[in-house]
Amino acid sequence: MKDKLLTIFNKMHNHFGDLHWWPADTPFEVIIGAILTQNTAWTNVEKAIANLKNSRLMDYAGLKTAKEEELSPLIRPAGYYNQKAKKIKNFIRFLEQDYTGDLDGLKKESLGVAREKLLKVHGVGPETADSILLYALEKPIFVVDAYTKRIFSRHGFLPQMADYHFVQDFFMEHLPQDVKLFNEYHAQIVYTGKNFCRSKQMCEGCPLGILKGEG
DNA sequence: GACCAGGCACATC
DNA sequence: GATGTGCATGGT
Repeated sequence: MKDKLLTIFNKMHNHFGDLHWWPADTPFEVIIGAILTQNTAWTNVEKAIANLKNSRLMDYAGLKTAKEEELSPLIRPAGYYNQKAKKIKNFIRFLEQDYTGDLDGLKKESLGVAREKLLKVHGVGPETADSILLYALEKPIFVVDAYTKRIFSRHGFLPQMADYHFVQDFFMEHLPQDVKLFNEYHAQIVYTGKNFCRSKQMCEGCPLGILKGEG
């Protein structure tokens, strides 16, 4: 299975090349982006991020000072803006209380401790936590998203209804625990998903081959 | 004008 | 423990 998963990775990688994820200037921006992209198209998130940057709020000090009501209109393009403004402030408060606002403090924790703490933040679930762990804190954990489940269940590697933890274990049991590999693997999955898996008609040209029948 | 997007929390059974 | 629902914008 390890060889199969690496073969699939190589097919995607040969098609898209290195993707240099996560698209952000700083680890802090990765975290804000991870919250903003919850169930939302990245093109909309980009607008929200640009607004935050233009208002000079894309850092700990800025977001600590900003009020929720100030944040909401700025992140409006990313949808769920009231919820996400709360979530961002929740994360900032957590960082303040547990690490005096220093992201390096969180980064120094073990993978297990950091993950537990992130999951306790209201508004941070498994995917957001793991995205932060992998892309902002450089911890070796495999990020599962809707594309991961869709692609690998359609190709027969996973049951269609597999839950988050099951899918994550599947990849982590069969792949070397390597930050760079996990980083690039998830990025390749998202690109493949975006470009070839939005509908069944889009399979044409997919590096993983064309699927027939229901998916 | 539906339908969907790089989820999550909460209510209800 | 499983299933349903609210949150909301912008692109296809």
